[in-house]
Amino acid sequence: MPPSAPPKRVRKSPEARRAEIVARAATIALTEGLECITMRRVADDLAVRPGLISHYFPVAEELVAEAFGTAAGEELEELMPAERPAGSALVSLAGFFARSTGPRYDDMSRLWLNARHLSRFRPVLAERVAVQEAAWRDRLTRLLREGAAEGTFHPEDPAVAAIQILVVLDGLGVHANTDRSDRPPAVTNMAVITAERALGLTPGSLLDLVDAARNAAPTPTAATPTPAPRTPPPTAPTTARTPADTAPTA
Amino acid sequence: MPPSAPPKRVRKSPEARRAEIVARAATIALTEGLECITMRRVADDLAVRPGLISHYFPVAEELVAEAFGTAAGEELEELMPAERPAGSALVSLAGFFARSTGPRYDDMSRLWLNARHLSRFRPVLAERVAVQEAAWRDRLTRLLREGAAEGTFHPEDPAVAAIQILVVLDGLGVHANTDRSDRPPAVTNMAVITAERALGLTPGSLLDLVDAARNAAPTPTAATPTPAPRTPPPTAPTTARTPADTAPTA
DNA sequence: TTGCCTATTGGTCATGCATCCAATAGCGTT
DNA sequence: AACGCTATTGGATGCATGACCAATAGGCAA
Repeated sequence: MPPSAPPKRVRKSPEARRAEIVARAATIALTEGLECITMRRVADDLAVRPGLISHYFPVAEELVAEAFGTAAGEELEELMPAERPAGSALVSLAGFFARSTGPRYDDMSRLWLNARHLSRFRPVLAERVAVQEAAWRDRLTRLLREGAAEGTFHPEDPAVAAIQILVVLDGLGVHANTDRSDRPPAVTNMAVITAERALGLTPGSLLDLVDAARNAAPTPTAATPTPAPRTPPPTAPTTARTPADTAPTA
Repeated sequence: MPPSAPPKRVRKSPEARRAEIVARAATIALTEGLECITMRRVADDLAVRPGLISHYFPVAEELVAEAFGTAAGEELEELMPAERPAGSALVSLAGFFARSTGPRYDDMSRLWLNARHLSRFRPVLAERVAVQEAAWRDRLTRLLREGAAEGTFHPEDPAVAAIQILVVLDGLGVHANTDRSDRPPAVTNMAVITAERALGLTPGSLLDLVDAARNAAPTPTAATPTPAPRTPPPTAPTTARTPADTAPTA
């Protein structure tokens, strides 16, 4: 009997394999951070050799950007579905705020924080971040605009209102890695209150709906049972190496 | 003549050297990012051997935390001086907002973004971030409280108002690494407007003062002439190694 | 069934980093 | 002026990462 079982290789279609890789990377991004997306790490998770990953993503940064885009995109879909019942603007918005709370959303906050910082060093990621930012902004803007058409919202400018709401959400989200237990309600509910003001809703009306939605659905996808801590990484800089400066090779 | 000049060593007092190291690290943190604070990098900048740095900071993470604390502390002092003329609450607040804009403040936003993200992996840094966060919050709270005593501000709760203002500033700050050129005034001035609301000021009054302050002092410490780009670092994770697991050595 | 295309493997290489350590040389003290 | 303390040097180690490549084997097509 051979020392170690002769590793039998599974051969998948490029599309399937690529999708598998991106999906795995997206999960890592969401639960452990973009810095943890490494050729070796993804390969290990998929029980595959590192070389395979770099075969699909010759440049690591590309995979990171792809992972972020996928994760952020899927989260957007879950938080603010593109498809929604007609005349449901108010309820949809309340649902969005309800879902934008709790540990479930913390992962998302952490991811955005992560991506926005890393964008400083990774152009490709920065581009993806810009795209997702626009996507979130546009979808919220659309919701507000449709709500205005329905007669429930009365924003001066839907686009501006959307940005204001997102800015507040971002401001609250930056503390995802910090203690927020002693936050007063006037702070916790800032996003909702901002929305009420920007949309000309009677104070407290939206907040009531949000609270109701929160109690109705304790947590959509079940509370994250502690993602997968694994030993975290400090993150050491690596001057963006181009494939060339690793030695031209003979 | 010897190949390379026999490096003459300068011997400084531990306090002086340590201060020198921290100062340098703080500058790097502010201009290039916390990930760029590396034993080698700091040593190079100070024309000293890496070993010296690790002599003063056996664990790298400690230096990073120290650098952040110093940088953030000094910035706070510049943006919201502890000492200020009596009865100047309104003007002081306006000055704070005026200084909290433009490229000068972008470095600070980037640093906070950086620190908050890195806190996810570095406990020591996280602790420092919490301390600085409290410092900023407390100083702003004090300013608001004193302004209330002076009769110029009318906050329901100074502490809450302070947090709300900071949350908005944070929300605006997360885009420090992104394009913000197409931001409407209603967004750019969100922090000021939030302050006016939270402090019961007549709409636009504070904003006028801020604009005046902006024009008066184009930029405190002169516009940063493009920090020191140096080749940026992607940032590769390193499972936090304890000094022990590097091999006990015989 | 045979054969070819290519997905996948199994390493190699160079680089960057933190940590550790023995030897050296400033500089204040005696 | 000689001494001793310790700040500083000069390497050595070990680890992790991304990039690169020739050889192998999986499975669809002929």
